[in-house]
Formats: sequence, C-alpha cells, structure tokens
Amino acid sequence: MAMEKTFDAAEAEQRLYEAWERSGAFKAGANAAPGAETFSIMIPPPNVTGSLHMGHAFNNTLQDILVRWHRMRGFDTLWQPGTDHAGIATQMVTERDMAANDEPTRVEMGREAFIDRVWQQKVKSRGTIIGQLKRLGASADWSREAFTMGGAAGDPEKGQGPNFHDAVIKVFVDMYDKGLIYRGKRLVNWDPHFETAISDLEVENVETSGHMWHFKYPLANGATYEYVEKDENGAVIFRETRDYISIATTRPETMLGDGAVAVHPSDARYAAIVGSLCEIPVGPKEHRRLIPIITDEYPDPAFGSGAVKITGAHDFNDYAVARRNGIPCYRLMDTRAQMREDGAPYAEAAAIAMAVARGERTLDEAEVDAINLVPDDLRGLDRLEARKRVVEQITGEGLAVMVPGDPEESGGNVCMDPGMVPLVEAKQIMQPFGDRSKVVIEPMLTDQWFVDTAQIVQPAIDAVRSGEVTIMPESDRKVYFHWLENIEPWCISRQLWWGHQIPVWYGLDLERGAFRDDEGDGALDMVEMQRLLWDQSLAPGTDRYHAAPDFDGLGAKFDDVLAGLPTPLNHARLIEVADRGAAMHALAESLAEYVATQDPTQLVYPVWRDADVLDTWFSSGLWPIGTLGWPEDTPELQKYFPTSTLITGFDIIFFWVARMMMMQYAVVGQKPFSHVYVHALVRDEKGKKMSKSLGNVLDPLELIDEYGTDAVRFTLAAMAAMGRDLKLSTQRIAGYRNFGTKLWNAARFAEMNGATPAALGSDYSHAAPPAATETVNKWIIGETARVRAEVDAALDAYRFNDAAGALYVFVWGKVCDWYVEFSKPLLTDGSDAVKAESRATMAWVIDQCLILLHPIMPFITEELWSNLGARQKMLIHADWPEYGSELIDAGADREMNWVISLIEAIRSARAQMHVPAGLQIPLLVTSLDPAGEAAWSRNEAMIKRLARIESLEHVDAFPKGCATVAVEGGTFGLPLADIIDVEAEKARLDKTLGKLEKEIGGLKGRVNNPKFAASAPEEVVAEARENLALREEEAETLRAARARLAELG
RNA sequence: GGGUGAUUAGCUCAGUUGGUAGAGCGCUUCGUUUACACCGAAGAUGCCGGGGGUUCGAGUCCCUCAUCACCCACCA
Repeated sequence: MAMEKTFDAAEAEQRLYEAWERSGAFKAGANAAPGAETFSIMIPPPNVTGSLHMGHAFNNTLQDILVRWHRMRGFDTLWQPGTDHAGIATQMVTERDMAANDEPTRVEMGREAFIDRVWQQKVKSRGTIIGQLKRLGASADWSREAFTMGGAAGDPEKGQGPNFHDAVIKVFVDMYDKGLIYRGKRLVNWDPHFETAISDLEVENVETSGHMWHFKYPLANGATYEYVEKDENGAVIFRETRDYISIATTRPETMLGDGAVAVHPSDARYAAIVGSLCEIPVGPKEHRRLIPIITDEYPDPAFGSGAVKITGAHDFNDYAVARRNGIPCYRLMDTRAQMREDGAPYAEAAAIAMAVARGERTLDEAEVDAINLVPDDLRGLDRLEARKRVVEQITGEGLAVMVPGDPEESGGNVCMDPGMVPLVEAKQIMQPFGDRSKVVIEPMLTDQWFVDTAQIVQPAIDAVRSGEVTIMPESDRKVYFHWLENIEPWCISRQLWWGHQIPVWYGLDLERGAFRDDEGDGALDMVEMQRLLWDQSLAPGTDRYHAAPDFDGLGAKFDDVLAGLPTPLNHARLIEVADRGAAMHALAESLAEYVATQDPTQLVYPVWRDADVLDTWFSSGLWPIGTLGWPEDTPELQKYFPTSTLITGFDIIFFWVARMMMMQYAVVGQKPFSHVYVHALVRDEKGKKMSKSLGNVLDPLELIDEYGTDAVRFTLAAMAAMGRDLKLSTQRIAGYRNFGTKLWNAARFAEMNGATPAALGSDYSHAAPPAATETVNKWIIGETARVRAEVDAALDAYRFNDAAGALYVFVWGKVCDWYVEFSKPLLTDGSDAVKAESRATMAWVIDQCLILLHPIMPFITEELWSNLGARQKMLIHADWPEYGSELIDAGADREMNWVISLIEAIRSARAQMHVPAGLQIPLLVTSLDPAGEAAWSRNEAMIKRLARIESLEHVDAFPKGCATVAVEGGTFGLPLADIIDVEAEKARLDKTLGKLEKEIGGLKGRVNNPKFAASAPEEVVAEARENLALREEEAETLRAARARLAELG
C-alpha cells in the first residue's frame, strides 16, 4: 500500500485519538516503568461553559508536550483534567440562554429552580470544551475529570467525580474555626449589574474622561476666617475673608453622604477653622446638614484646595479616614447603585445625622447604615442623574466656585453672575469597571466574608523565596512577590446563586424575647432586628459541614414565615435589598406573630443559611488537592501530590497561582506544585490582545481544521519563548504544516526504499542504532544522538521553542536535505551490505524522528509509526531514547561536514556562473590533503550526484576559464572555458574575498592583541588562531585565482 | 506615581553563563535530478533604538535618554 503524498490530518486525528483513548494510553500511570518517579500536572480548569480559545490551545499544548514526554520516558504520569464552575460567568451565560429561549427570569424562577437550570446548562456545555481539548490532542486522564462544584446541591452527576463541594466546605469551616475567615461590614467593590461584591482583582481600572467640580461648603452660623495663601518663600500671595471652605470632587452625588471635611494637620490655611462645622451645600435648605472640619494625614495640601470631603461609604480613601476619626459612613445607594429609597424621610434622617455631627448622639454601625440621607427628591435616581441634579442645585444656589468665562460656552443657564461660570475641570480619572459586567463599580459598605490573607501568606512567599517552589520566568517571580507582600484581605463572598453556598447558618434566640421592645408590645425596632439577625450567626452544631438535621424542618418553617413578606425576597439578603426597611418591619411582625402563637415550651429556633456563595477562586484555589480526593487520604493524593509543574498564563498569577499557594499551605501544609511555568499571552499578528470586540480572534479549531492539529501545536511550541507575547500568524502555521509534510515524505521515501521496520522485519522502537561502517550512516546516527540531547535539555528547561527548533533543523536541515540525498546512491548502487546497513540506519533514524517529535506532533508521528511497521506499542508509549555522545563519531562528523561544504561551494559557484542546473560538468583539483582524498574516495558518488559533477581529474594547474573552489585542505576548479563569465567570476571572487578579509581583519586584531592572549581563555585563543590560519589559506587560494583571471584580461 | 518587559533583516521573532549576528515568512534568480512544488538550489538585506561606561572583546553586563506595551496604585 503506497502512502499518500500528504498526511490527511482531518481523517486521521479523530481515529488516532480514539485509539489512544480506547487503549487507556492517557490513564494515570500508563506506561510507567517499575518504581518510576511520578510526574503530575493539574490542568488550569477552563470555564465549564467556555469554548477553546488560543490561550487554552497554547496552555494545553505545552502541558501535553510535557506529559507525553514524561510518559514516554516511563514516568508515572498524571494529567488531571476538569472544568471550573466559574460563578459569575456561568450564571451570566445561563441567564443569557434563558432570555434567548423566553424562559422565566432567574428571579422569577427562584433560587432552587435556577440552580437546577444552571446544572442543565453545565451538563449541556461541558462537552464542548472537553471535546475541543481532545481535538488539540490533549492526553489527559479523562476518566478522572473533575469539576470545581462537583457534588454540590443539585448536581445531577453527583457521585460520578470527586466531591469537590465537600472539600471546599470543609476548608471553609476549618479555616473559619482557625480564625482565618471572618465576616464583617467593610467597604467592598460592588458590581451594580450583578448586584454582588467582587474582589479587587476583578476590578479593571480604566482611564476615562470625567469632571472635577469645585463647591463651597459654607461655615456654620455665617462664621468667617482669613484665607491666606503663601508661596514657597512664605510671602503672602493671596488673602481674603471667606465664609466657606472650597472642596473639589469628581462625584458630587456622594456629597449627600459626607461625614466630615478633612484637611492636613500642617495646613495653615485652615488651621483656624479646624474643629468647627460647615454645611453640605445640597439638600432641602431647612435641613442642611452640618459636618465637622477635621485633620488627617490623608489630604495633600498641594492638591486642589487642600480640603477633602469625607464620604466613608463610597470611597476607599475616605473610608480609611472615616474609620480613623470615628466619622459615620452614610450609605447612599442600593444594590443597583441607585439612590436609596428606603428608610425614614430625609428630614428625619438628617436630624439624626445632625445630632451625630454635633456630638449629641452616637450610633452604632447598624444604626448608621439604616439612615438614608438622600433627599426625598433624589431618591430612586440613578447615580449619574443624581449627580446632575446635585450639580444644578448647588450651582443654582451660587455655591459653586466661579471663574471668569462665557456662560453660553459652558452651557450653564443657571449662572447668576454674568461673565462667570462654575469651575468644572475636564479631567482624566481612573474609573473602576467590573471585569465581567463592564459597569462602573461602586464602593459599597456591606457585610461580606473575608479570608484573613495576612495570616496565611507567609508560607507562600517563603516557599518561592527559598526555591522550594520555582516560578519561571524571573520577572513573574517578582510580580508574585510584590502582590503577596502587599496582600489585602480577600473578599470571598458573592451575592450570586451559582456557586458553593456558604455553610453558615443564622438563627434567632427567641427565648431571649428579642421580638419585644421595652414596652413589650410586640413591635420590633428595625435596627435592633437587624443587629440581632447578624449577631446571632452560628455554625450548625451536629454536622459541621452540612445543614444540621435538627434545623432542617425549622428552616422550612422560617421560610414559610418569610414567604408572607411583601416582596419576594431572598431572605438572607435582607440586609442588601433596597427596601429592606419595609422588609425588616414586616419580618419583625411576622416573627412576633410566630412567637406569640407558639407554645412557649415548644418554641423553636428559626434558622437559615447564609445565601452568599464563595468566590470561584476560593474553590479553584483547592484544585490540586480537591481533584485528588482530599480530604480522603487517597492513593492518588499520596502519589501525585504535591504536583510537579503548573503551566499557566500570567493573567491568573494572582487569581489562581498565589491563591493555590496560600490555600494549599493553609489546608495541608504542603506546596501545591514544585514548578510554575508562566507563559505569554497569545496575541494576533499585530500584537493586539485577541478579543471578540476587536474581531481579531483566531479560532484554534478553525486553524486545526485548516492546517491540522500538529501544525498548530508545533507553531505554539516554536513560539513559546519565555516571558514574551506570542504573536500568531497563519503563515507560520502553514510553514509548520509543510514541515509535517516534509517528514511524511521522508518516511515515504524510506518506505519506497525498503528502509522501514516493516520491510526489515524488526521493531526499531527499542533498538540501538545499527552498527554502521559507512561514514554517512555513522554521521547521521551521531547527529540523531545530538538532537536527542538537545531536545531533552530544552524540555527539561521548559524551552519549548528550543526543542521545536532543534527538531526542525535536524529533520529538515539534516535528515531531509542531506541524509536522504546521501543515501540515494547507497540504496541504489551500494553493495548488498551497504544497502542493508543504509536501510537499517534510515529506518532507525526515521523512527527516532517520530519518537522525538511525538510530544509536539502526536498525530502525524503516530500515524507514520503504524504505517512504517508493526509495533509492540503505540508511539505514545514508545520508549524515549537515552543514547548520548557515545554515538557521535568525530571523524565521520568532520568528513561529512567537509563533503557538505564542498558540495555547497561547487553549487554556489555553478549558480553564480550560471551553469545550467542539470548540466554535468567535470571537476579539477590541484591540491588535496590526505584527509580530503580519503573523504572524496569514500563519498565520491554522493558528491558527484549532489554537485552534478561527472568526473574528478587531478591537474597541476587550472586551465584558462576555470572557476576556483577553495575548501579546507583542497583547491578545486570548475573548467568552464566556453561558458565562464570572466567578469562574473571576478565579481564572485572579489565578494568572497571581501568577506574573508573582513573576517581575517577581526581575527588578526584579536590574535595580535597581547591582552587578548593574556586574558581570554586558552581554547578561545586557540580557536581564533586556528580559524585565522584556515581563513588565510582560503583567501590565499582565492587571491591566486583572482590573479589568474586578471591575466586573462 | 510605582513596577515589569520590550526596541535585532521588509514582516514576525530567536539569540541560555560576554567571543563578534540567526530562523520562518516575504523578496530575487534558477530548477519538474525516481520522497516532497505544502518542493529543491543559489542569493540580497542588519552602525542588534540613541548616548556613555566596564572589558582584550558587548546584541549579550552597568548607567542614561527616547519610544512602545503590559501590570499594579487611593490623589479628592
């Protein structure tokens, strides 16, 4: 059966992959040698609803190369696959799908039904990404496929994979018990679209154009002060009497929640008014709030007016200032970042705030949070609309800082002074956006769960510092340290439904009579209610990790109570909802009624579970142990953990790598992996990040369809130079597709010439190289040994591009360009012994090519492997060679390099003399050293064939019209009397001489420099001398030839 | 504002302890010699961003400047 001219990737890939999978070739431990070392890699789990993009293709190609390489070398190898439940992303995808199918909305169907719906989505789309990874050739142990939410409530495939959920819950509870996890009201990044908190890593800061307004905060009771500005030398440059303090802001709507104005303690301009009150210049006139002027280190006297308004609930800096100074943080917005509508009317709320500002009253956190300081006319408005109204109101009242300008141009129709306009600076500001929602993030004061990262970060730093865990490349190590050394608490709660629900239950102590106020009339103060709700949080008693059986029924009853509430609320989100005031009152009444109607001796404790779910990265942070069956002490855990290598992109160093380090040390006290290889981002050919919106996405599957998986993989490997961006072009892929074809045709040639294991009746997969007598054969065997060492060294150092490059140069540049050509005369005209030896050598060399290329190009090599002979094992399990420099024959090396250089020199001369390519010409030689003579006689047939030479004749001197070819140890000539172009030959010689002389000049400079001889290493000096001698000899020959031509005229 | 990485042939990029520049694509010329036109042969193209320094010797180490990219960051 003759082989096709090219490899049909589309036809073969699926067939080969199925054969591998069917044979169990990917299974953990497959092909392991007895007592072998282990090698394990955890796949960075792709989103379960995702599809394969270039980054996945790159990442998984590199993993597969390492895995296949180790497996062939007999390591006990595990590549652990799986997918990630990807909280926000998956919830988003599912809701989009639901909308497209006119299904009820998430809120309409309720939590439980929605979660079931997401599970359906998960089961449906899981196959997509897995199938795509298989098309890439990924040799992961699919029988062990894991899911970061496997085993959680509603999992229709519960029990089929590792129970990741139980592991996550156990970690949460254990860390909670150790005090590593806490709950608290903190300012967090709030995504108003998804209505959830997100971590700071999920925020993208983008520079956008905004405005900075300047407003006057009048001093209370019409007080005035001397405002004096001085220059650097202390000379007064400006002085006026003021009855206000000037404040700049980019977010005027947050003025409503101001708790103070802060100035730097050293700022002399305001020293006189520190401690007094000023007025927030917005809101109903009769209820203007007064706030204190305080000092804090935070304001920069040199920036703006030097005075900063402090809005603790809506700005991270202000929050810190407020906390330091005991300033109340008044929350102004609801979960959708609209101005609050709940609570008492503005007049009432403002009165309380006033009392606080005057120091007449103190409030606790919950009480402060209950106060809604949004004026009645602004309640319910969007942030931006509220901002517009606030600016209008202040400006209309004349409290904007004014500067000269044309009112028409500024568009202001509210100006009172002709020729003056409000000071509004156009300004680039960094605005936070949600990385998923792309909406503006709002700092929001909410109750959230946090990991106290400061307590667990140290081992993660120390391990890398000490070399226990290595991170490559070096620059990413620095990035890693920088982040961990400045670690912030990790907000791990998300107000989503899809995820690991936090295993904390809350209850009310009814026996304490919590539902009766002091008068005992059954009415419960809303704030008191809220405080109780959270103060009574507890972890369930009997089963620490699951819903306590004792509470189950009661929890349902409590749900019944809640069902009667006016709004269909997720009850544990009461604290977050916009109208929670009304909800709280209703809840209190319902509970009071419940208590009243119960037999006091039968009183039960309503219990409900925290509705929040965990940050996706909390669970994927446990991927290394969770996939191996922890907390069970499974054989896999013992064998494959800690894992060997993690291959990942730099974009998730913080999200994932750092978290895995912290979590694994915190939970099992061990490193998750020994090596981290951080690879570059795949970009388009112009270097742009691939994104759907730019339309520059290269779909790896389309590329695979067009060029075959092997070509795509080889390209990615060849471009994997560490620490760089990877710019992908289809031309490059086509080039490597051609490389595959080249290999294919070399194998085809071997087959046509009986140089295959099939024809030779042996299996060369294990065989040592054949004993060779022919120089060519000795030479190629040595070259093979050389490339084997190069590939191993390169892969060992994660230099995938070096491995790919070495193989490319060897297969194409050595085997195909030279060895196949050299072998032709041997295979056709050689003696039987020479033929046999050459066939055996070629069969062996091709086999070695297949073996060495297999990790990078698994399909075409496996296909050739079976085509060329019956094998004991598939190539995927073939033994990786270990031979080394003992196969390199220095003499053969030297001789073949001489032959090659002679052929190249003759070809070059012929081409430049325009000798017709097919014309056989004689070759003359005037001098040839013994080594050259021997080389010629042993390789005559090859030289003649490849250089198109018909004969060799020794002469004393070259005749007229002869092109001179100088090689080491010999001077050859091409007699071209009739066809030689004297001028062309002169030009050719001059050019070659020019190059040589330049080189000789450099070498002489070095060799003649006494300091060079004194300070350079001996071998470098010797090499330079030797080189110089050779070049001078060659130049001498050419100069003689040049002189002869000159005589010709 | 801080950090990291870049700047090498027309394009995209290699260049691992400093020894004097490489690949693929593209381009030019020639070529159907029994593996391959997804091919073969030959060829052209680089003050290795600018400047300074260390060294016998620097694309490679140090300093500085310029430009670009990315990451981190609280300037109202």
